[in-house]
Amino acid sequence: MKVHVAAKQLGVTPRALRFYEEKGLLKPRKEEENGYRDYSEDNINQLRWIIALRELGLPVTAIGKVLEALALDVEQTDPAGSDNFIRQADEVRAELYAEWIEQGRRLQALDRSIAVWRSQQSAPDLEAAESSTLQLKQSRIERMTWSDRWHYDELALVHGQDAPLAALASELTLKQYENALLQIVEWLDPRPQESGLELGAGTGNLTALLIAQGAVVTAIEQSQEMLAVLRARLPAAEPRLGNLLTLPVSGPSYRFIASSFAFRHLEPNQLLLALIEADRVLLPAGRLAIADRHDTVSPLRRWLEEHNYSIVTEILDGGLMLLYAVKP
Amino acid sequence: MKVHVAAKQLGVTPRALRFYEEKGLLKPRKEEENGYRDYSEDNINQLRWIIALRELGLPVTAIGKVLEALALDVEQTDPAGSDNFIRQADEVRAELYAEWIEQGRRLQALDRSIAVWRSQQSAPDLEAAESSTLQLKQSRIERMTWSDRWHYDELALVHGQDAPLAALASELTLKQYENALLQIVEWLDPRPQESGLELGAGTGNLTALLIAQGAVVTAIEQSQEMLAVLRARLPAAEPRLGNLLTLPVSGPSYRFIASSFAFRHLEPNQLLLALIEADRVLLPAGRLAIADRHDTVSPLRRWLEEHNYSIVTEILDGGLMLLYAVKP
DNA sequence: TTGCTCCTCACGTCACGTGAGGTGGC
DNA sequence: TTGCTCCTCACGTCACGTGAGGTGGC
Repeated sequence: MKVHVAAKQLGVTPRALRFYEEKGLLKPRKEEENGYRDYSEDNINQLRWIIALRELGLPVTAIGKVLEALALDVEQTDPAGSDNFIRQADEVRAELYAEWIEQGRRLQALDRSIAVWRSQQSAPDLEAAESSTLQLKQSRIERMTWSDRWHYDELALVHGQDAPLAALASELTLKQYENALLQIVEWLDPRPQESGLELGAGTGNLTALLIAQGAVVTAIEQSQEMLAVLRARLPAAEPRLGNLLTLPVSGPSYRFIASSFAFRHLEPNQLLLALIEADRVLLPAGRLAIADRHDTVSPLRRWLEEHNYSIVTEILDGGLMLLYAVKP
Repeated sequence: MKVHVAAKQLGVTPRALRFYEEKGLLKPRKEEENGYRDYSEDNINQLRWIIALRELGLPVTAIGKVLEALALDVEQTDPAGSDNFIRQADEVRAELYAEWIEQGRRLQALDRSIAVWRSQQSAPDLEAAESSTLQLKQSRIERMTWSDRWHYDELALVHGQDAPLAALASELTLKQYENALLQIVEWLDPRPQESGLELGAGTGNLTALLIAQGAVVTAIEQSQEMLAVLRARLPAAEPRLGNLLTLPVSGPSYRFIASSFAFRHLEPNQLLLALIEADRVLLPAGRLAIADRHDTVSPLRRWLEEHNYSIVTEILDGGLMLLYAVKP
């Protein structure tokens, strides 16, 4: 198929097809005599993928990686079903969400500034803008310093499903760990079909308990390897790669949020940002339950109080605290 | 002040300062002998504005317009307070929100696709992506054809506060019009401090009634001139320029949504998109009240039923219908 | 020869980052 | 002469759109 015909059929311009080729996403045969491109059926299929993924917002380089992964999955025909494609897609999604959330924060800052300017009789105030951008800048810095400092990818590869426990072994007994998870579930008491979010789901130990109650759980986890374990173990969960400071989730959409032993990994400054992120995606009247070290959970109370959450805390065995809060 | 000193103080690079100059946003004095830039205090102030607005996400050309408007406002020292600056800012906000919402829709489509791919044992399905992008494309087209076909800007300039009524005069009596607004307020029964959104607020006739009940109302209106009337008349309202297919609002955040005589301006295809947009920003258990011609309101019922809204309709005088619905 | 399809440069977009190459004053 | 600050090009980024100028087959 010649380039104009192919382009028309695919709903794009010939230039776009040449561009994808230039970027190495496909290599159509060229006629020897005149150098005309001739697109095979495989080429067309590849192009359909490229164009669909572009419309979903993926950058071209990301599309390259995703489609390479797809080719790998197809080749291997691994009976267990290799998940290279899903992993790559998940990774891109996390990045796209991060940008989108950033832009959302900027827009909210703009809203605040405009509200101030409107309420002023005098000439619009420069400081209104500068003070809201200052917050933006501060929190952007905290977010950019996020990294897998805890080597959870390695842990997951070595310990599989028990990785979280392995990481906590020096501090907690199995009994203390399990008790904390059960307490969270008891407090949240999810109803069937209720939509919930888990932050730092790890290999899905808490996720499994929540799903057992009939909840529909989206599980956020920043380690690909941990998430792979969870994905294989709990097909009913919706796993998403992401970190606690930029949740790959749009708008308030969850009735409850659960988290166990994830917040401890955050630095003091990040702790509050993670809480604000959780608040962003929690519906009004939504429930929040966090179990972790006493000294990491405790500082969260103040912000929640200031934002009119109803709060209950419980001291658990092993220096742990359970924080349960309901959004107004 | 020399360029490096200025840049350091402002927290940007010298290149950025030269770039803003190249774009015509400021003209610092240059030393005759060597051409070195010398930034005055006014220049620095201008740059602070530019940089703050950039961090709020405005493109440089938009910043140019906004700051020109600001200069105009300051010069005139109009005792009534000229609102060129606010208008421009509002316009940019509407554009930025439109893009952000678009991107949000793309991300949701990506989420859906990934969910499908994950649930498939076989190789990921191309059609999953293509079907969700198709929806995206369809609705993008409808949204791009939005325009002020109804010349409301002119109407507002001529009729001021009574513009909506003037537009409806051939169809409705004053009594019928007022009755419809009162019915909306009665059904919604907003409580003090409750946050609500009005779609197509016009000059604020309904807005005023809602605010009188103590509600905190964000008023969306696509005509700058109508909005200017509303802004002057109801300082307690939060006016935002925007159209019904891309509401300049982030996430679900309103307890109720009201609209009177705005949906009639939409084409059949757009009607549903506007309803979906309203749904996007309405909180669970939120209330929706729409009064308009029977034949424009009636088709909305089906979608609301499908999405488990509880619905009440009432036939009003003058061929009008009031639709009242509560989100699950 | 004309009209059509294809080809390969190559510039423009957006907001700068990053050199390259050069100048004036200490 | 060296080191410092400033200057003006000019290329690269991202995903193409839009010509410009040229070629092969009917």
